[in-house]
Amino acid sequence: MRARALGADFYDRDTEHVARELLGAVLECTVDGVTVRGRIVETEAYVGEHDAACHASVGRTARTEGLFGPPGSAYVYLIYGMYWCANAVTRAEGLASAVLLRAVEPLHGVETMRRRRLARRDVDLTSGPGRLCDAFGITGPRFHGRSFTRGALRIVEGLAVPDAEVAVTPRVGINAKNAAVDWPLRWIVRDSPFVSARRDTRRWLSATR
DNA sequence: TCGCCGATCGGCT
DNA sequence: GCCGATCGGCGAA
Repeated sequence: MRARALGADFYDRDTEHVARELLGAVLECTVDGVTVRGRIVETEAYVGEHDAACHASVGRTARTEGLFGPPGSAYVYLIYGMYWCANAVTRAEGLASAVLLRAVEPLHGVETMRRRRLARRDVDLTSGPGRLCDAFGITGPRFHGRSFTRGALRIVEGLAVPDAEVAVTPRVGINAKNAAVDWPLRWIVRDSPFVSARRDTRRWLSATR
């Protein structure tokens, strides 16, 4: 039987809470009749137009329109001309905020992920926003603007991750001159080998112990 | 294991 | 024109 997807009310809350509670939930994507699943182990919050790292900080444009959409919808964009990144839109329609899905632990369909990715090691299949979209078959044309609450791209309930296993860090890839560079808006399952940017993460965690 | 660099393109100035 | 919520390959250590 099909597991229950998180509903729109789950996403219609503060973005930080959604990002924290998405850890442990299960991302599920079906393309051409093939379903892959993974446990979410890393997320980042992009908290609105006042957040200089959030695309919506430039205002409401054709590109950022999706960020203003209903809670639970998918904001999928192309980065560096070649990688897709998938976000779950949070808060009420009209408020531009979202959670970037940065890494998952593969649970089902690993063979499919290997075929799509051509990665040497399994830890490189889904440890990064571009990698997980590649492994899951998530692209803008397929999924941008659709909903994570139903259909071929869903996030379903999983086992909650206790606070002791969670760490919070600044977001990855934010330029040093960005005012929001140090905001602690990245949530990770501390000991998961599938978290991205492992080197920088280890450095940051040991420096703040 | 670390650090550097090029790929590639749409959105915005 | 410029640059990015990235990634993989390369050479050096």
